[in-house]
Amino acid sequence: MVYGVRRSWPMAKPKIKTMKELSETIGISRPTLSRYFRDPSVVRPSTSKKIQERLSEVDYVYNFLTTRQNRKSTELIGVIVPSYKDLFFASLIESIEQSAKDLGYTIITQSSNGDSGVEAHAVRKLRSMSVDGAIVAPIGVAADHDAFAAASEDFPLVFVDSRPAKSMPLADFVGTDNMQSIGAIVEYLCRIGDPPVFLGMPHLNANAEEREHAYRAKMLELNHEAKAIECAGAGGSWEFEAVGYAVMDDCFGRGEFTNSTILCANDRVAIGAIRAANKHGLFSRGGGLRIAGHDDHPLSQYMFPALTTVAQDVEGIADAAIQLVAQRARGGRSTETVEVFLNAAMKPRESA
Amino acid sequence: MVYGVRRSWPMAKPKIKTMKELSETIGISRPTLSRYFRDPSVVRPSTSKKIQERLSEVDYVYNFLTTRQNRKSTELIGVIVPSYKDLFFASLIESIEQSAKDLGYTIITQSSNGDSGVEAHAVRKLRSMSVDGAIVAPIGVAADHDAFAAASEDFPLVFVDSRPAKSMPLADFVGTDNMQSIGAIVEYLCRIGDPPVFLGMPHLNANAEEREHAYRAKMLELNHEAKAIECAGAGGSWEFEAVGYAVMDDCFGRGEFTNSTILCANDRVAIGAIRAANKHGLFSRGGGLRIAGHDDHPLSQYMFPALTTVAQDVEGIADAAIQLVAQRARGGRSTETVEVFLNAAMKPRESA
DNA sequence: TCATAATTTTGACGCGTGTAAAAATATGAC
DNA sequence: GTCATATTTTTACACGCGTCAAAATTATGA
Repeated sequence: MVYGVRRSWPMAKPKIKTMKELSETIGISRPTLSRYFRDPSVVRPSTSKKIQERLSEVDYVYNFLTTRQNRKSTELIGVIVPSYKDLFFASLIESIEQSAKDLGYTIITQSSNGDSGVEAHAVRKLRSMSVDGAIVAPIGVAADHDAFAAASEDFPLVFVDSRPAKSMPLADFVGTDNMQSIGAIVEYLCRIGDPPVFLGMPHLNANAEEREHAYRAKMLELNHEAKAIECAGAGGSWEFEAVGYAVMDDCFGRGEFTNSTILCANDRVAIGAIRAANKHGLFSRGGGLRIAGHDDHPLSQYMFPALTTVAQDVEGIADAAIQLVAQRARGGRSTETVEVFLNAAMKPRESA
Repeated sequence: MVYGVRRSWPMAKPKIKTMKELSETIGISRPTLSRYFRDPSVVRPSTSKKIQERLSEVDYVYNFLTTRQNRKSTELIGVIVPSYKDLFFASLIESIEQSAKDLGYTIITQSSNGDSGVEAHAVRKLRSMSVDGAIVAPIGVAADHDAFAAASEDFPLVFVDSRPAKSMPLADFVGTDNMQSIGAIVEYLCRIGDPPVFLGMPHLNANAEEREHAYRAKMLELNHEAKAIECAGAGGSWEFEAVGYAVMDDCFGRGEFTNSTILCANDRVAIGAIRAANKHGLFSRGGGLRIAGHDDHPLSQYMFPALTTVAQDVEGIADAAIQLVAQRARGGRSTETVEVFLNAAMKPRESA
């Protein structure tokens, strides 16, 4: 430890703690000030100008907690993802935050850490914060239904990325159309080379099953035999790279699939698979091995070989989700739910 | 879009909105209930038991906003990072959230998006939320000093990862000892092979300069000539992989450094550099090229070759930072600042 | 059984802001 | 200069919970 001396920083502007105090130093009434903050256009231009001028001369920050307590709407939107340490979710959060800011919402993010107990706790916290709505990338299996059911009574719930379990309260959904995205890459792979085998992801959410199903459907359509690599042994880990690596290292070690085309359920699994392939020298040997992924993970283009994948429309998902919660939060709850499916775009690169 | 019918989910437990209502259905007074929530041990065991029982039969969530407004301490800690889409920061946030939860704090995360204006806005929002303290991974250059100065009057500020600009209000700091971490890897590299040249990161925060300085110091100590690869042309981008790739693709294209040992200022730059090397076939050719990084980025072990690096003690940093803010928030402000430096651990892998 | 300590209840006020209704004032057209 | 209208001020109450003092109740132990 190193010690230093704390310099005292003289405030340039006088600090004002409450709105009442501000209204006094500014020379207008507090309610007028309150109205100004909610919407500057509802006060007389001369008053607005006067407020702005004085405001720039002092250091006043509104009390977030109190304002939200009294408004009918808190303009708070909760976001729950299974993990921050997954660049897909990180990208999603960043896009959501951006879209939300444009609409004047503040985002409260929570990680469920891949655990249904933590997820339920996060949902509960959002309830306690009286959020106007929540966007949830669900764990999928073994979710705490009661927690979500209770929450859905309080505010609109929009699920993203993967669809909630059937037993969950029916809510809106925004995500990629797995049939389209997987269909596109299967078609691409078949067109360029051998039909692919499928390397799934741990069955932690609906995407695991949906993508495998989409793969099988497309293969059937193209008159090819579907084949999935067993990865059940990997259990329920969210460490997708490790799963992909372990499963394929095993296969390659036995000489299996070394010349195959492997379509992975997502890029993180593919990254692990590529690593395994490189360990076994399968790409440098010039064999027929091809590996493809799904999502367009930010680092997929830096893999070697650069990962061929399909890009989810992250911004589109984020934007649609925010629009949907905002609309639900404002315009009363409709009786029917909406499911928005966005298309993904092929990103042909080197790996397949 | 697909439409469905929203099922109504009957609540299993009756919903109770306010503490007053709860106290009535439970049969005790509201102040007692309030005391119970603050600390269950201050009420009589029989009362505590009674409350717990009834509580489990109803659906009551405390009002977060209101409780925080009235407590002297909000038990809220703000966290600001330059980006969510950087797994180092993502790991940091996850660790901070964990450590904070253990101490009963709620985390409010904000991304500054590598922009000083957004950063200042985030700081301001934390002020409006009356957080007990904030942990900030600063942008570094061009920060809004006034925003931080004002904030540091309101609550303790702890900087992490990289030290704030000299002109910033002096606050506590927790981070890796760059002299130690860079020293360790330089020594390792020299011991195993050629002395390294240094590939810096864009000069966006103090680490850029500090790590280069640490490199030069260690090289001097070991009697080797220091040499840094120019990467100024890359400008101020936070897309470190892209920077590393662009700079090294350029070099390798000119035949420079193709057999060198390259120490990168961080793993993300190294990932870009490795990609460039692979593009030019430098690793498969069996030459002397070695690349090393800094941070132990979660994906560094999946690179090909697996990236040799030094692991920052992310959990240690997170924990120390939380401890520090919590301590400052509780025990009044001391006049001296503290700087905590943690050691990093060598992660020798394949790339060097 | 009683004195004493511990706990709970009652009643009240405070936090900083939203918001509504009525009264007062300013604005702008004539 | 006058009047209709738009805006602001005043006054008041509300939000849900923290907190305090005094009174009432209950538990504890000799």
